[in-house]
Amino acid sequence: MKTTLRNIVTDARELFREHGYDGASMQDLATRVGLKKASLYTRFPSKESLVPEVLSLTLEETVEGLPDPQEDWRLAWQTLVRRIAKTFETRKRCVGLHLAYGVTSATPVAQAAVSQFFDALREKMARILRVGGIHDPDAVAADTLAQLEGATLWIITSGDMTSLHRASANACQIATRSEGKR
Amino acid sequence: MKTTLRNIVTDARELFREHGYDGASMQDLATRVGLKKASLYTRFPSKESLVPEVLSLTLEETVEGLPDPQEDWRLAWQTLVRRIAKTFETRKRCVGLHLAYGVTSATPVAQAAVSQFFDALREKMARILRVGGIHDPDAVAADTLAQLEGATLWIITSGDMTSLHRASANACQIATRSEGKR
DNA sequence: CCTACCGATCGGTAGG
DNA sequence: CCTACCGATCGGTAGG
Repeated sequence: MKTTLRNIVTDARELFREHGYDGASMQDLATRVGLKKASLYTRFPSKESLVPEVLSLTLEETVEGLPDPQEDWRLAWQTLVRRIAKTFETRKRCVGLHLAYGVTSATPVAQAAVSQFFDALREKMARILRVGGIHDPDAVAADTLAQLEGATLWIITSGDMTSLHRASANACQIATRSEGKR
Repeated sequence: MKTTLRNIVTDARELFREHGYDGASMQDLATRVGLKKASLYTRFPSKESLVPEVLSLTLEETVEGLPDPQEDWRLAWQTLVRRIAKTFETRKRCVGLHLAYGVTSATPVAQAAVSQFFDALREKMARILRVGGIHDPDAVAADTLAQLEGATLWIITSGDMTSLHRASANACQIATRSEGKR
Protein backbone atom coordinates (compact mmCIF):
# COMPACT_ATOMS: atom_id res chain seq x y z
CA MET A 1 0.00 0.00 0.00
CA LYS A 2 1.75 3.15 -1.23
CA THR A 3 1.43 6.28 0.84
CA THR A 4 0.20 8.65 -1.83
CA LEU A 5 -1.28 12.04 -1.11
CA ARG A 6 -4.66 10.72 -2.20
CA ASN A 7 -4.30 7.84 0.21
CA ILE A 8 -3.73 10.18 3.13
CA VAL A 9 -6.78 12.20 2.17
CA THR A 10 -9.09 9.20 1.92
CA ASP A 11 -7.83 7.89 5.26
CA ALA A 12 -8.31 11.31 6.80
CA ARG A 13 -11.84 11.24 5.42
CA GLU A 14 -12.60 7.96 7.15
CA LEU A 15 -11.32 9.35 10.44
CA PHE A 16 -13.28 12.58 10.11
CA ARG A 17 -16.40 10.65 9.19
CA GLU A 18 -16.11 8.30 12.13
CA HIS A 19 -14.68 10.59 14.83
CA GLY A 20 -15.39 14.12 13.64
CA TYR A 21 -12.92 16.96 13.40
CA ASP A 22 -11.88 17.06 17.05
CA GLY A 23 -11.98 13.32 17.53
CA ALA A 24 -9.73 12.51 14.58
CA SER A 25 -6.08 12.80 15.56
CA MET A 26 -3.01 13.32 13.41
CA GLN A 27 -1.38 10.45 15.28
CA ASP A 28 -4.20 8.09 14.27
CA LEU A 29 -3.93 9.27 10.70
CA ALA A 30 -0.15 8.76 10.69
CA THR A 31 -0.45 5.23 12.04
CA ARG A 32 -3.15 4.47 9.50
CA VAL A 33 -1.11 5.56 6.51
CA GLY A 34 2.12 4.06 7.86
CA LEU A 35 4.07 7.21 8.60
CA LYS A 36 5.26 9.02 11.69
CA LYS A 37 3.17 11.99 12.66
CA ALA A 38 5.91 14.51 11.87
CA SER A 39 6.03 13.22 8.31
CA LEU A 40 2.42 14.15 7.71
CA TYR A 41 3.43 17.74 8.24
CA THR A 42 5.74 17.62 5.23
CA ARG A 43 2.61 17.04 3.08
CA PHE A 44 -0.02 19.07 4.89
CA PRO A 45 0.74 22.18 6.91
CA SER A 46 -1.95 21.48 9.48
CA LYS A 47 -4.85 19.26 10.44
CA GLU A 48 -7.21 21.96 9.29
CA SER A 49 -5.75 21.91 5.79
CA LEU A 50 -6.95 18.32 5.37
CA VAL A 51 -10.57 19.38 5.46
CA PRO A 52 -10.67 21.20 2.10
CA GLU A 53 -8.81 18.27 0.52
CA VAL A 54 -11.22 15.72 1.95
CA LEU A 55 -14.26 17.64 0.79
CA SER A 56 -13.05 18.51 -2.68
CA LEU A 57 -12.17 14.87 -3.27
CA THR A 58 -15.61 13.87 -2.03
CA LEU A 59 -17.37 16.39 -4.25
CA GLU A 60 -15.35 15.22 -7.22
CA GLU A 61 -16.19 11.57 -6.59
CA THR A 62 -19.84 12.42 -6.10
CA VAL A 63 -20.34 14.17 -9.43
CA GLU A 64 -17.75 12.53 -11.69
CA GLY A 65 -19.02 10.71 -14.74
CA LEU A 66 -22.60 11.82 -14.10
CA PRO A 67 -24.93 11.57 -17.13
CA ASP A 68 -25.30 14.86 -18.98
CA PRO A 69 -28.46 16.57 -17.68
CA GLN A 70 -29.04 18.13 -21.11
CA GLU A 71 -29.28 14.63 -22.52
CA ASP A 72 -31.34 13.00 -19.75
CA TRP A 73 -31.88 15.09 -16.65
CA ARG A 74 -33.98 12.37 -14.97
CA LEU A 75 -31.15 9.89 -15.25
CA ALA A 76 -28.63 12.47 -14.04
CA TRP A 77 -30.79 13.25 -11.01
CA GLN A 78 -31.48 9.64 -10.10
CA THR A 79 -27.86 8.69 -10.51
CA LEU A 80 -26.72 11.52 -8.25
CA VAL A 81 -29.34 10.86 -5.57
CA ARG A 82 -28.67 7.13 -5.55
CA ARG A 83 -24.95 7.71 -5.43
CA ILE A 84 -25.28 9.87 -2.31
CA ALA A 85 -27.66 7.37 -0.69
CA LYS A 86 -25.34 4.50 -1.51
CA THR A 87 -22.44 6.24 0.19
CA PHE A 88 -24.49 6.81 3.33
CA GLU A 89 -25.65 3.21 3.28
CA THR A 90 -22.10 1.91 2.95
CA ARG A 91 -20.38 4.31 5.33
CA LYS A 92 -23.29 4.72 7.76
CA ARG A 93 -22.68 8.44 8.14
CA CYS A 94 -21.85 11.57 6.18
CA VAL A 95 -18.41 13.16 6.55
CA GLY A 96 -19.77 16.49 5.47
CA LEU A 97 -22.45 16.56 8.14
CA HIS A 98 -20.05 15.42 10.84
CA LEU A 99 -17.62 18.15 9.84
CA ALA A 100 -20.41 20.74 9.59
CA TYR A 101 -21.31 20.10 13.20
CA GLY A 102 -17.68 19.69 14.27
CA VAL A 103 -15.79 22.67 12.87
CA THR A 104 -16.05 26.05 14.55
CA SER A 105 -14.83 29.57 13.97
CA ALA A 106 -11.56 28.39 15.54
CA THR A 107 -10.82 26.68 12.21
CA PRO A 108 -12.15 29.15 9.66
CA VAL A 109 -10.54 27.51 6.65
CA ALA A 110 -12.23 24.22 7.46
CA GLN A 111 -15.51 25.98 8.16
CA ALA A 112 -15.44 27.75 4.81
CA ALA A 113 -14.60 24.49 3.04
CA VAL A 114 -17.63 22.77 4.55
CA SER A 115 -19.94 25.59 3.51
CA GLN A 116 -18.56 25.60 0.00
CA PHE A 117 -18.86 21.84 -0.27
CA PHE A 118 -22.56 21.79 0.53
CA ASP A 119 -23.27 24.86 -1.51
CA ALA A 120 -21.57 23.31 -4.53
CA LEU A 121 -23.40 20.03 -4.10
CA ARG A 122 -26.74 21.77 -3.75
CA GLU A 123 -26.02 23.88 -6.81
CA LYS A 124 -25.07 20.79 -8.80
CA MET A 125 -28.39 19.19 -7.86
CA ALA A 126 -30.36 22.35 -8.56
CA ARG A 127 -28.82 22.71 -12.00
CA ILE A 128 -30.12 19.29 -12.98
CA LEU A 129 -33.61 20.09 -11.70
CA ARG A 130 -33.54 23.36 -13.58
CA VAL A 131 -33.03 21.51 -16.85
CA GLY A 132 -36.10 19.44 -15.97
CA GLY A 133 -38.15 22.56 -15.39
CA ILE A 134 -38.76 21.64 -11.77
CA HIS A 135 -40.32 24.39 -9.71
CA ASP A 136 -37.98 26.10 -7.20
CA PRO A 137 -34.98 23.87 -7.92
CA ASP A 138 -32.81 25.39 -5.17
CA ALA A 139 -35.36 24.56 -2.50
CA VAL A 140 -35.99 21.05 -3.82
CA ALA A 141 -32.25 20.38 -3.98
CA ALA A 142 -31.67 21.65 -0.44
CA ASP A 143 -34.63 19.73 0.99
CA THR A 144 -33.65 16.53 -0.79
CA LEU A 145 -30.15 16.71 0.61
CA ALA A 146 -31.53 17.53 4.06
CA GLN A 147 -33.77 14.48 3.95
CA LEU A 148 -30.90 12.21 2.93
CA GLU A 149 -28.57 13.66 5.58
CA GLY A 150 -31.23 13.46 8.26
CA ALA A 151 -31.85 9.81 7.47
CA THR A 152 -28.29 9.02 8.58
CA LEU A 153 -29.47 9.80 12.11
CA TRP A 154 -31.55 6.61 12.10
CA ILE A 155 -28.72 4.57 10.65
CA ILE A 156 -26.44 5.73 13.44
CA THR A 157 -28.86 5.38 16.34
CA SER A 158 -30.67 2.19 15.35
CA GLY A 159 -29.15 0.81 12.16
CA ASP A 160 -32.45 1.46 10.42
CA MET A 161 -31.90 2.22 6.74
CA THR A 162 -35.55 2.43 5.71
CA SER A 163 -35.71 6.19 6.18
CA LEU A 164 -32.73 6.57 3.84
CA HIS A 165 -34.36 4.28 1.30
CA ARG A 166 -37.60 6.26 1.39
CA ALA A 167 -35.66 9.50 1.04
CA SER A 168 -33.87 8.14 -2.00
CA ALA A 169 -37.06 6.75 -3.56
CA ASN A 170 -39.02 9.95 -2.95
CA ALA A 171 -36.25 12.05 -4.41
CA CYS A 172 -36.09 9.88 -7.50
CA GLN A 173 -39.84 10.26 -7.96
CA ILE A 174 -39.33 13.96 -8.55
CA ALA A 175 -37.92 12.84 -11.87
CA THR A 176 -40.81 10.55 -12.77
CA ARG A 177 -43.70 12.92 -12.29
CA SER A 178 -45.09 15.02 -15.14
CA GLU A 179 -42.67 17.01 -17.26
CA GLY A 180 -42.52 20.76 -16.87
CA LYS A 181 -44.07 22.21 -13.74
CA ARG A 182 -43.81 20.46 -10.36
CA MET B 1 -27.19 32.35 39.56
CA LYS B 2 -27.47 29.27 41.74
CA THR B 3 -25.56 26.21 40.75
CA THR B 4 -28.38 23.70 40.72
CA LEU B 5 -28.13 20.25 39.20
CA ARG B 6 -30.51 21.35 36.48
CA ASN B 7 -28.31 24.35 35.77
CA ILE B 8 -25.31 22.12 35.22
CA VAL B 9 -27.30 19.92 32.87
CA THR B 10 -28.57 22.79 30.74
CA ASP B 11 -25.08 24.28 30.53
CA ALA B 12 -23.70 20.88 29.59
CA ARG B 13 -26.34 20.73 26.90
CA GLU B 14 -25.22 24.03 25.42
CA LEU B 15 -21.63 22.81 25.35
CA PHE B 16 -22.55 19.48 23.78
CA ARG B 17 -24.71 21.22 21.20
CA GLU B 18 -22.00 23.66 20.24
CA HIS B 19 -18.85 21.56 20.56
CA GLY B 20 -20.04 17.95 20.50
CA TYR B 21 -19.15 15.24 22.95
CA ASP B 22 -15.37 15.32 22.48
CA GLY B 23 -15.19 19.07 22.06
CA ALA B 24 -17.04 19.89 25.26
CA SER B 25 -14.69 19.81 28.23
CA MET B 26 -15.44 19.37 31.90
CA GLN B 27 -13.23 22.38 32.58
CA ASP B 28 -15.37 24.56 30.33
CA LEU B 29 -18.48 23.28 32.03
CA ALA B 30 -17.03 23.97 35.48
CA THR B 31 -16.10 27.52 34.55
CA ARG B 32 -19.52 28.06 33.06
CA VAL B 33 -21.43 26.98 36.16
CA GLY B 34 -18.97 28.69 38.54
CA LEU B 35 -17.36 25.66 40.13
CA LYS B 36 -13.98 24.01 40.06
CA LYS B 37 -13.74 20.99 37.84
CA ALA B 38 -13.26 18.58 40.76
CA SER B 39 -16.54 19.74 42.25
CA LEU B 40 -18.47 18.62 39.19
CA TYR B 41 -17.40 15.10 40.02
CA THR B 42 -19.26 15.24 43.34
CA ARG B 43 -22.49 15.61 41.28
CA PHE B 44 -21.77 13.50 38.23
CA PRO B 45 -19.48 10.48 38.24
CA SER B 46 -18.21 11.14 34.72
CA LYS B 47 -18.58 13.25 31.61
CA GLU B 48 -20.42 10.40 29.98
CA SER B 49 -23.07 10.41 32.70
CA LEU B 50 -24.11 13.91 31.66
CA VAL B 51 -25.40 12.67 28.33
CA PRO B 52 -28.43 10.74 29.61
CA GLU B 53 -29.29 13.71 31.86
CA VAL B 54 -29.07 16.17 28.99
CA LEU B 55 -31.23 14.06 26.73
CA SER B 56 -33.90 13.12 29.23
CA LEU B 57 -34.28 16.80 30.14
CA THR B 58 -34.55 17.64 26.46
CA LEU B 59 -37.14 14.97 25.81
CA GLU B 60 -39.13 16.14 28.80
CA GLU B 61 -39.08 19.77 27.65
CA THR B 62 -40.02 18.73 24.13
CA VAL B 63 -43.17 16.85 25.04
CA GLU B 64 -44.30 18.55 28.26
CA GLY B 65 -47.72 20.16 28.23
CA LEU B 66 -48.48 18.90 24.73
CA PRO B 67 -52.18 18.92 23.79
CA ASP B 68 -53.85 15.54 24.28
CA PRO B 69 -53.83 13.71 20.91
CA GLN B 70 -57.12 12.00 21.79
CA GLU B 71 -58.68 15.45 22.01
CA ASP B 72 -57.05 17.06 18.96
CA TRP B 73 -54.28 15.08 17.32
CA ARG B 74 -53.72 17.73 14.64
CA LEU B 75 -52.99 20.34 17.27
CA ALA B 76 -50.76 17.95 19.19
CA TRP B 77 -48.78 17.15 16.03
CA GLN B 78 -48.40 20.76 14.93
CA THR B 79 -47.40 21.88 18.38
CA LEU B 80 -44.74 19.19 18.64
CA VAL B 81 -43.34 19.81 15.16
CA ARG B 82 -43.26 23.56 15.62
CA ARG B 83 -41.64 23.18 19.02
CA ILE B 84 -38.82 21.13 17.55
CA ALA B 85 -38.40 23.55 14.65
CA LYS B 86 -38.38 26.51 17.00
CA THR B 87 -35.59 24.98 19.06
CA PHE B 88 -33.47 24.43 15.95
CA GLU B 89 -34.17 27.96 14.78
CA THR B 90 -33.14 29.43 18.12
CA ARG B 91 -30.15 27.19 18.86
CA LYS B 92 -29.05 26.72 15.23
CA ARG B 93 -28.25 23.06 15.77
CA CYS B 94 -29.57 19.91 17.40
CA VAL B 95 -27.80 18.53 20.49
CA GLY B 96 -29.15 15.08 19.79
CA LEU B 97 -27.75 14.97 16.26
CA HIS B 98 -24.39 16.33 17.37
CA LEU B 99 -24.21 13.69 20.08
CA ALA B 100 -25.40 10.95 17.72
CA TYR B 101 -22.47 11.67 15.44
CA GLY B 102 -20.08 12.31 18.33
CA VAL B 103 -20.46 9.39 20.70
CA THR B 104 -18.87 6.05 19.92
CA SER B 105 -18.73 2.58 21.40
CA ALA B 106 -16.06 3.99 23.76
CA THR B 107 -18.93 5.62 25.68
CA PRO B 108 -21.65 2.98 25.55
CA VAL B 109 -23.87 4.60 28.16
CA ALA B 110 -23.97 7.83 26.18
CA GLN B 111 -24.53 5.93 22.95
CA ALA B 112 -27.48 4.06 24.40
CA ALA B 113 -28.95 7.28 25.76
CA VAL B 114 -28.84 8.89 22.32
CA SER B 115 -30.56 5.93 20.69
CA GLN B 116 -33.23 5.86 23.36
CA PHE B 117 -33.79 9.59 23.05
CA PHE B 118 -34.52 9.48 19.34
CA ASP B 119 -36.51 6.30 19.60
CA ALA B 120 -38.69 7.83 22.30
CA LEU B 121 -39.19 11.03 20.33
CA ARG B 122 -40.09 9.14 17.18
CA GLU B 123 -42.50 6.97 19.13
CA LYS B 124 -44.12 10.03 20.67
CA MET B 125 -44.64 11.47 17.20
CA ALA B 126 -45.89 8.19 15.78
CA ARG B 127 -48.42 7.79 18.57
CA ILE B 128 -50.01 11.10 17.63
CA LEU B 129 -50.17 10.16 13.96
CA ARG B 130 -51.70 6.82 14.87
CA VAL B 131 -54.59 8.60 16.55
CA GLY B 132 -55.09 10.54 13.34
CA GLY B 133 -55.21 7.33 11.32
CA ILE B 134 -52.17 8.35 9.30
CA HIS B 135 -50.74 5.61 7.15
CA ASP B 136 -47.43 4.10 8.38
CA PRO B 137 -47.04 6.46 11.34
CA ASP B 138 -43.58 5.15 12.31
CA ALA B 139 -42.17 5.93 8.90
CA VAL B 140 -43.81 9.35 8.71
CA ALA B 141 -42.53 10.22 12.17
CA ALA B 142 -38.98 9.10 11.36
CA ASP B 143 -38.93 10.91 8.01
CA THR B 144 -40.36 14.09 9.50
CA LEU B 145 -37.69 14.15 12.17
CA ALA B 146 -35.01 13.38 9.58
CA GLN B 147 -36.16 16.30 7.44
CA LEU B 148 -36.08 18.67 10.41
CA GLU B 149 -32.67 17.44 11.55
CA GLY B 150 -31.25 17.60 8.05
CA ALA B 151 -32.41 21.17 7.67
CA THR B 152 -30.03 22.19 10.47
CA LEU B 153 -27.21 21.49 8.02
CA TRP B 154 -28.19 24.54 6.00
CA ILE B 155 -28.54 26.68 9.11
CA ILE B 156 -25.01 25.75 10.13
CA THR B 157 -23.32 26.08 6.76
CA SER B 158 -25.11 29.11 5.39
CA GLY B 159 -27.51 30.48 7.99
CA ASP B 160 -30.37 29.60 5.66
CA MET B 161 -33.49 28.72 7.63
CA THR B 162 -35.86 28.30 4.70
CA SER B 163 -35.29 24.54 4.50
CA LEU B 164 -36.24 24.23 8.17
CA HIS B 165 -39.34 26.34 7.59
CA ARG B 166 -40.43 24.21 4.66
CA ALA B 167 -39.82 21.07 6.69
CA SER B 168 -41.98 22.42 9.49
CA ALA B 169 -44.74 23.58 7.14
CA ASN B 170 -44.79 20.32 5.20
CA ALA B 171 -44.93 18.30 8.39
CA CYS B 172 -47.82 20.38 9.68
CA GLN B 173 -49.68 19.79 6.43
CA ILE B 174 -49.84 16.10 7.26
CA ALA B 175 -52.39 17.17 9.84
CA THR B 176 -54.47 19.30 7.45
CA ARG B 177 -55.01 16.78 4.67
CA SER B 178 -58.04 14.48 4.58
CA GLU B 179 -58.90 12.52 7.69
CA GLY B 180 -58.28 8.78 7.76
CA LYS B 181 -55.92 7.41 5.13
CA ARG B 182 -52.73 9.22 4.13
C1' DC C 1 11.23 10.68 6.74
C1' DC C 2 12.71 10.02 11.42
C1' DT C 3 13.56 10.75 16.83
C1' DA C 4 12.64 13.58 20.25
C1' DC C 5 10.56 17.08 22.11
C1' DC C 6 7.27 21.50 23.14
C1' DG C 7 3.34 23.61 25.91
C1' DA C 8 -1.49 22.90 26.43
C1' DT C 9 -5.27 20.40 27.67
C1' DC C 10 -7.87 16.23 28.43
C1' DG C 11 -10.91 13.21 32.03
C1' DG C 12 -10.43 12.02 36.45
C1' DT C 13 -8.64 11.53 41.50
C1' DA C 14 -6.25 12.16 46.23
C1' DG C 15 -6.76 14.29 50.23
C1' DG C 16 -8.38 17.55 53.11
C1' DC D 1 -16.07 22.45 47.56
C1' DC D 2 -11.23 23.37 47.04
C1' DT D 3 -5.89 22.85 45.70
C1' DA D 4 -2.95 20.12 43.59
C1' DC D 5 -1.89 16.56 41.07
C1' DC D 6 -2.03 12.06 37.79
C1' DG D 7 -0.91 9.84 33.14
C1' DA D 8 -2.37 10.32 28.48
C1' DT D 9 -2.86 12.65 24.44
C1' DC D 10 -3.42 16.74 21.62
C1' DG D 11 -1.44 19.71 17.33
C1' DG D 12 2.73 21.04 15.94
C1' DT D 13 8.03 21.78 15.58
C1' DA D 14 13.35 21.43 15.92
C1' DG D 15 16.93 19.41 13.91
C1' DG D 16 19.06 16.18 11.42
